[in-house]
Amino acid sequence: MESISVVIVEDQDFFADEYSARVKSDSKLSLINAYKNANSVLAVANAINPNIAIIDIGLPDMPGYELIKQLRLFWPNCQFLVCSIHAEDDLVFNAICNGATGYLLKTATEEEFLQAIQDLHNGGSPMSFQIARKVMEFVQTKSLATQEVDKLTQRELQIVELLSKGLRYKEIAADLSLSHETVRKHINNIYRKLEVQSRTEAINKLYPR
Amino acid sequence: MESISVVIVEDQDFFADEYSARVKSDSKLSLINAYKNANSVLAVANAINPNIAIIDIGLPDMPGYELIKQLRLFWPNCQFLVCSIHAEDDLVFNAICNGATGYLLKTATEEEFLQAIQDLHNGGSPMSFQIARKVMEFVQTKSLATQEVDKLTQRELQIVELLSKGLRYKEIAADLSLSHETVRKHINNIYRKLEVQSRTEAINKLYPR
DNA sequence: CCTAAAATACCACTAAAGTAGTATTTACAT
DNA sequence: ATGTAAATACTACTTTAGTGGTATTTTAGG
Repeated sequence: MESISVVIVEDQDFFADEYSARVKSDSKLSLINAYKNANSVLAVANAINPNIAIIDIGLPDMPGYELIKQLRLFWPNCQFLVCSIHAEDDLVFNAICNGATGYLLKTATEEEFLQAIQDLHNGGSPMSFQIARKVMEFVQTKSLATQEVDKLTQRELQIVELLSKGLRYKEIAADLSLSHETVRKHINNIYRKLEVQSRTEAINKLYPR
Repeated sequence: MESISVVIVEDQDFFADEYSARVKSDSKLSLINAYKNANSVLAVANAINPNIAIIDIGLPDMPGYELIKQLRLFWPNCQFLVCSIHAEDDLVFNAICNGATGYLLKTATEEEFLQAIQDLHNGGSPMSFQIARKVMEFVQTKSLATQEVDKLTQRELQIVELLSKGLRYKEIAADLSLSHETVRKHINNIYRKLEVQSRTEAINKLYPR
C-alpha cells in the first residue's frame, strides 16, 4: 500500500512545524513539503501532485480560498483540507465553494487531524463540529418551503416547476399540451395562493435560497 | 451538571438493544426509553421532552424524515440524530431538510456513536464521513456560479441582486437612485453577458439550485 | 346522484419586461 | 494622451407577463 502524499501551506511557524511533525509521525503519510505562503507553492505547483493539501485560510499573500481555486487546476485529484482559527461563514463557504472538501479548526487534536486526512483520502469530508453545523444549516435553508407547496394542486406544482426554469407561458403550454390561456389562468391562481405578484416572487417563496 | 436525556426509535431489536446499552453505559446520558416504531413514540410525545432523539430512517410505519418533522413540533429544542444503514441522497437530504442535525451510518462504532451525541449536544452536527461528503458536494453545487459572476461588473452585480429578489425595474431604479432606463440598460448588458433572455434564466445561471 | 374543487379555455385589458440603437461622462490603464 | 470599459440616460418598439371576468368539462367525495 502506497503512502498518502501531503503538502502543507501555513505561514505561522508554530502550526507549520506542528502539522509537519504530525504528518511525519504517521507511517501512512509522506510529507512533500511545507510552504509559508501561496506564491511559493504556486511556483512549484506543476512539479508536484499531492493527494492531500492542508491549507491555512489566513495566508499573507492570498486568501486561502483563492489559493485552492488555483491549485485545483494543477491538482485535479487532490483533496483540500482547510485549517483555520476562524469559523466565520464567509470564510467557510468561500473555501467550500472553491473546492475544499474538509474544514478543521486549529483547535483540532493531533488524532483528529490525522483522522481527517484519512477520512479525506477515503472519500469523506471531515469537519470540526462547529463547521458541520453551519454546513447543515445551509442545507436546511436551501430546501423546499413545504408549507407553501402544500397550498398548490398537482397541476399547479407541475407548472411552477416549469416557471422556475424560466420557460415562457407559450413554452409551458406547449410542454403540457395546454392552451396559452389555461397556463395563464393556472399561474394566476398560483400567485393568488402564494400572495405574490410575479414569477420571481413565487419562486423565491417556494424555493428559498 | 445535568445529564443529557435520550430517546431511541429503532425497529430492529439488535440495534435497539445495542443503542440502549451504549447510552446506559455513558454516565453523562440518561435513556428515557427506546421505541420500536413511529406511532408508539408519537403517542407519548407530549409527555416527554428529550435533549436528543436517535431515529432510525427505515421504520415500519413511517419514513424517518416524516417522524422527525412531527416530533420537532413537540420537541422544538431536541436534536435529532439519524442512524441508517443507507447513504442514499434522498434519505439523507429528506432527513436533513426536516430537521435532522446529525446523520450516522450504522457502521459507526460505540465510541463514534457516543461522541456524536456529545457533539450534537454541544451544537455540532456529527456525520459519518460518507454523509459529510454528500453534504459538502450539495453545498458546492448550491453556491454561486463564480465563473458567471466574474463576467459582471460591480454595478451589474448590485442590480442582479435586486433582480433576484423580484423587484421591478422601477423599484430597482428607486433603490439605486438611477433612471428607469439606466436600469434597463444594465439588465440588457447582464443578459447579453450571461447569454440569457429573462430574469429567471439569469438568476438560475448565477444561483444554481 | 350531486356538489365542490380542479382543470380547461377564451376575452379584454394594463403593466412590465425585453430588444435595439445612440450618446455623454467618468475613470482607469497602456 | 488616448483608447477602453463602465456607468449614466434617452427613444422607439415588440413581446411577455399579469389582472379580471366568465364558462365548460372532469374528477373526486359525500
